[in-house]
Order: sequence, then C-alpha cells, then structure tokens
Amino acid sequence: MNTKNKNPQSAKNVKKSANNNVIRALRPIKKRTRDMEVIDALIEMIEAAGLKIGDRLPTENELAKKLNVGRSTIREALKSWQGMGIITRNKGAGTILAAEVSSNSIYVPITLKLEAESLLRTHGVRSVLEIEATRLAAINANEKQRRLISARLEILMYDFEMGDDWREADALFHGAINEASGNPLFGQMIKQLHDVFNDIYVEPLGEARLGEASIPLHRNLAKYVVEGNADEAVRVMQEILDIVQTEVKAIINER
Amino acid sequence: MNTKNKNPQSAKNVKKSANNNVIRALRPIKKRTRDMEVIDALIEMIEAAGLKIGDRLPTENELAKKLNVGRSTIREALKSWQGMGIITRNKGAGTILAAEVSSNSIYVPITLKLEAESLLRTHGVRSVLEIEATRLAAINANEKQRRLISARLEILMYDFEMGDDWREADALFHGAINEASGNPLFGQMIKQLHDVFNDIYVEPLGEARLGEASIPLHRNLAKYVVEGNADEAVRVMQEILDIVQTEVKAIINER
DNA sequence: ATTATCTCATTGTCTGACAATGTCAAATAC
DNA sequence: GTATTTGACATTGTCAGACAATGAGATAAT
Repeated sequence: MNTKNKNPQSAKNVKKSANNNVIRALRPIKKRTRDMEVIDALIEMIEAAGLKIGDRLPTENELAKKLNVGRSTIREALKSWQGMGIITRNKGAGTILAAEVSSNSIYVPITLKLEAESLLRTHGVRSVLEIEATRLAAINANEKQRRLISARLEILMYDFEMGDDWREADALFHGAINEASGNPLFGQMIKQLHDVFNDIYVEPLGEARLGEASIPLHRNLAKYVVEGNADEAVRVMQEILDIVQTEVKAIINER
Repeated sequence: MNTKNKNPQSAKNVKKSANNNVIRALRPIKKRTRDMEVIDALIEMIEAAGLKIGDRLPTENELAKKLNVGRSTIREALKSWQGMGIITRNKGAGTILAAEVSSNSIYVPITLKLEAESLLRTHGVRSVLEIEATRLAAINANEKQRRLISARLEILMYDFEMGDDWREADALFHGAINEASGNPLFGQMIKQLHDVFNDIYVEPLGEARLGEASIPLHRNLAKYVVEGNADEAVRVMQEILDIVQTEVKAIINER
C-alpha cells in the first residue's frame, strides 16, 4: 500500500533496473520494531501456556523483566493489542485475553460511521452475508448441525411465545446456521456487523428489539435449512431481512 | 457488548433493587481514561483541520504540550489507533492518517487465521460482497461514476496489454465499481478482505498475481455495469471470481 | 546534474517515580 | 459463625527526562 508512487508515466522509469525479474524476486524485508517482537513473544507465550479467553496475562512488570525491555515498550505492545480488541486491561486488576490468539492470526480493522445511514448500510452488507450463509448451510449442514439448528429454534420460539427477551436466543439460532455454512468467516463477520448495528442503534434510539414480526418466520427458515432446501431457505431469510429493513427505514424516517 | 451477564436466573436477583425501572433508566457512566480524551481531542482536531488520508498529524511533542499530557500518554493513544489501522507511524518521519476519521466513527476488528484454508474462505466472503456490489453499481451508478469506471478500465487494459503490473489498475477499477454501489461499506470490507487475502497469499507463496486470465473479461464487466445491465454484469463478475477461485484451489492442491 | 554527507526533527525505547483503582484477606460488627 | 467493612497490596495509568535510531531535507562534493 506504500507503493502509491506511479502516475501513468512511471512505467517508463526503467532505465536502471536492467533486469526486472531479479528485482521482482526480492521481497521487502520485514521491519521489526521492538514491540513487534514483544507481540511475537506474547503470542508464543500464550500458545505455550495454553491461555484461553478470559485468562489473565502476566503483569507488565513481569513481562518487562522477563523479556528484558522497558515497561513502556510492553505497554505499547499491549496497547496495540487492546486497540485490536485482543485484550482488555483494567487498572488495578490486570490484563485479560479477550480473543483467541495464535501465531497465524491476522487482524482486520474496519471503520464505520456512527450515523443513521450506517444502519441501512450495515444491514445491507449483513443481509448479503446472511443470505449466502443460509444458502450454504442448507447445502452443507451435517446431521449434528441440523439438530443444533432445530434445538435452537425451539428455544427461540419458547422465549418468543412466553414474551421473554428473545434476542439472545435469536443470536444463537442464527449463529448455528452461520456455523453450519462451513465457512466460519461468514459467522464472524456477521456477528461483528450485528454488534456494530446494535451499537449504532442503541446509541441514539435506546434498546434495540427489531424484527419481532419476523420471529414466526423462523420456524420455516429452520425447516428449509434442515431439509436442505436452499432456495426456499434463502427466500424466507430474505423475507426476514426485509422485515427488519422496513422497520429500520420506518424508524429513520420518523426522526 | 459488556452486557453479557445474564444467565436466565439473574432475573431473580432483584432483592435490593425494588424498582427495576428506575435502575433500567440508568446508563453506565463512560469510564473516561486519559488517552480516550486524547483520542477525542485528536478526532476534534482532525475534523477541525480537515485532515485527509495521507496528511501528517502534529508531532507527539506538540500534541503533548498542547493537550497538557505526558508524551507517553499521547503515544499510547496513537498506538491504539495504529492497532486499529487508523494511522501509520514512521520513526524519523512522522505520523500519517491512514483512514477517514470522524467523531461518529466506530472501529470493528476482525481476526482471521493465517492458513491456506483462509484463502478460500476470504475469497468466498469477498465474492459474495463483490457480486452484490456489482449488481448495485449496475443499478445505481450515476453518470460520473460510469465514466470513472470506463476510464479505469482503459488504464487496466493498457497495463495488461503492455505486460505491465496491472494489479493496482485492477484494484482501482474494482474500487470504482464498489464505490458506485452507493454503499461505501461494501468497498471498505472488500478492500480489507482483499488486503488480508494478499497478506495470507504472499506469506507462503510469494508474489500474488492471480486472475490474469480474467482480465480480458473486465471489458465486458465494465460494459454491462455502465449499461446498467445488472444481470449480465453479475454473471461476468461471477465468471471472474470463479477463475480466481480455480487458480487458488489449484495452488493449494499443488502443495 | 547527480551523488554523497550532514543535520535535524521525529518516533522508539528505557528508567524511575507517583497516582488511581480493583482484589483479596484481615478485622470488625451482628 | 456469618456478613460487612476496612485496609494493605498488586496492577495498570500517567508523567518527566534522557538518549537511540531513523528518515527527510538541506548542503556539499564530484
């Protein structure tokens, strides 16, 4: 991304590099700064110690002493992890692991604007992903996953009919579908978008409880996914998402 | 996201709070730490000064002096922004804005695993998004956007036919389409996934130059998008993505 | 005009200190 | 004996000052 130095003309700047192929074989040397090494050491430690989400990391002083670097270096490394949501830190308490870490993890930050328009945008993107995940789930789900989907549906319908707060059951139900898609990235991104959606929604509008009218449709959704009827499952999912979208639009216009 | 504290039973822990409604009306006080305020001040400054991507931020010392906090506090705040990909910092040079910032931005970190399987997964998700973005672009693009798409196509075809490195032109071409979709979130997420894809790809396999065989198809893609023929545009896009997917699969199997 | 060198501004790291706050155990009250 | 309060301690947060490492731009040399 730092290679933004070419106007159309720059293609002609070949006077020096007589042999492009040789140059092309070179790969940029990784610039290793101190806190990157700290991060690597931390990853190694976490893997070796088998730390799980919720576990506490060693204190800054311990780490600094052990790795033989200043505490501020440790702090900066941890701060960048905090920015990426991998750890949470609490004054007086300690630092705890908030996401799974392994030597081959990679972190993708996405920035959104916190405004009403974003509601429709996040919903638009999420819809596309959910529909595809639903389609894949109908095709790929194995027996165990189908049973999980059915079970989660029952919990959802129970909560809904009892007048309880069904949102968590709803999240679990859709989570089961997304997991059955066979591509965990769908579920991960959908969840992130869902969280963002709620963050945006709750901020100006209070509690989010959208799509109540769509809950009865979930029984059909589960049915078609479990049957492996991808087309119908997609159709129902589309219907559900449309209901939510309509509600969102109504709320936005109302303001 | 911090409100994950409800087992079903916890609803019964009401012995003290006689009046739940009163309690419910309370919202948690934002815990403002020093560097959060620094971040807020920075956002304000960036908005006021109208800083754009690529612009330089004031130096750490200037910020520390101006905001009346220690330099390390400034550094930690900047570090967390760095972790979120909002700024890049260069020793000896300075700090540069790398993403759009505004007071209502929100930052979503996503973690992926860096492995061969992820290639197909990221590509799978990206495909869905690109196809939808293409469809929307064919429907929504305005005159200016159509012209931009055509112009970018010409540059791409020129680079390709001259045997130059066409990847940046390709990125710009698709960027124009994604922007024309009318939902910037598509473009943002696609770009992130694209970067991740390349990170994963380049690491074990060297230079990424996938989809060369698909470049000639881009002329049709542009044609249909500009004409507003969404169905055909989607079909061509699908074809392009399939070519890339086939190549990725071949490379993975070969190892 | 090109290249090499120098200077300086800027970020990176270290040290040491104190502040602010959550945790946990001891002390206290019932 | 049990529940509550209190306080010592550990831990993260912030500050200040110093020096190192590096990149960019100015300057000098060819």
